[in-house]
Amino acid sequence: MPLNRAVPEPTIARLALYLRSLRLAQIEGLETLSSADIEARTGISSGQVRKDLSYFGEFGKPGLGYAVTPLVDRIAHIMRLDRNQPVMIVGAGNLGTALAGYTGLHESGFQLVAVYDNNFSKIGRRIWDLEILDIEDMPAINASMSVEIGIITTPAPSAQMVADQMVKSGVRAILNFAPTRVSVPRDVAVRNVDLTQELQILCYYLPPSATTEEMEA
Amino acid sequence: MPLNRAVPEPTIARLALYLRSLRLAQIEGLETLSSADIEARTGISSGQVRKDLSYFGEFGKPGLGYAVTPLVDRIAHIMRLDRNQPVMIVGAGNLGTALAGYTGLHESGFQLVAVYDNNFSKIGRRIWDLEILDIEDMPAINASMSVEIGIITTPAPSAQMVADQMVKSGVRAILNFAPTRVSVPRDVAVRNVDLTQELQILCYYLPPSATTEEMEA
DNA sequence: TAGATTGTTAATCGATTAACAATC
DNA sequence: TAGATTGTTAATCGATTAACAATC
Repeated sequence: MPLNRAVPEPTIARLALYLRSLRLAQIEGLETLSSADIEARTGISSGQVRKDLSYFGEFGKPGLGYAVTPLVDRIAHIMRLDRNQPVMIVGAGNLGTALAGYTGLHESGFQLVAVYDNNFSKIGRRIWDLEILDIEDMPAINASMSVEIGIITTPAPSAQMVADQMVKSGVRAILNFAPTRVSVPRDVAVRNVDLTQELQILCYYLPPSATTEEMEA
Repeated sequence: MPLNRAVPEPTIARLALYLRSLRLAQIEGLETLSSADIEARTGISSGQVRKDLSYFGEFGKPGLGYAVTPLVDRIAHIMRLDRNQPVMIVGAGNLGTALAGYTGLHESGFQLVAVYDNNFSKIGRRIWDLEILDIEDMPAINASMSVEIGIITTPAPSAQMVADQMVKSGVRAILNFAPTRVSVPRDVAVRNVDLTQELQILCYYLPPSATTEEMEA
């Protein structure tokens, strides 16, 4: 009877890492892995591994470790990755088109089933094998498609409008690539991926150059 | 004499957010903003704003708030965003090509100056206005270019090799889009952006569907 | 059984929040 | 001056790490 309440978010992020790593181990034919083995493969400490897994039950055997295949299945089930998840992309620009063609999506259990845009010169054209749909039609189309995961790849000024349209259409989880925060109801999950923010953070950690030293002096 | 030691990483990430938000305020013609105003614009609490800024000095005036333009300049300087930062992309596939065409890069103070690949059918071709270079030539080419920031947009199996080549060529900060961790010397900064991990995390937070309830029962 | 490794508790660490004296 | 808001200290919160009894 696992008490799912209050699982730390970093634990969920690491669960995804364990899953990827364990699937590689599965391919290598390994049947059992100790938390120390998982540490060696992921860089996450064995104690952390055990703590993370313990939020969801007792999956290991003292003295032996974890049976790989059952553990993969358990994590996949916990994360709802044991079924094919349909996904929509809104914004058929460079990034949206690139993501639509990304094979990793399918390999990770996601299936892109719709691409939307608001630009009439794009609507009706095809991206890979999908027709670009009119964002205005999303509520009607999604009534039958029931896609719950949406990816925003529009410019920042459109992002809020797109998020609103998604929520209206039944989307419950949003991955936002637009460099702006979007407001959604509390029961809709949002994660932001902000490329320029990441680059800016990296800049800060760049070692001081000779030029910089000069400037500070 | 700011004690830069031990500035929390989340503070640096928020600094980038403040910067973006303050620049918008600048465009709106606002001259002064209190930490409460910044909270209203970013969603980050006023106390957190003041604490974050206090790591780097005293920029505000009690009773008044912060003068926008000087604050923008200070944050930009702290984050080394007061100069144009050259960037390289390695991996001229869908994602690399999309990023190369992303106008936000330039708008945020970055300039893409080189694109590398290891595929002979791509090397020599052009992406936007840049010729795709042979990854083998990176150390020689970068000796004169001195690019310190690299973006990896290759498939996972190539990522480590690319990171090694980058380090060898003088890159000091890496943004890794490949779904795998890369090992680099301690003095090289790495940030990972993992699209499928983000989607998987979102899956976990999806509200339980009728179907799921059934399955659990 | 003896050795290995789990699951969990308690200690530590670090970041966020609350609160307020200093001060513009 | 009175009102507003800073910079900072102390309290709180939450996550990670260390350690070990339970157990395969």
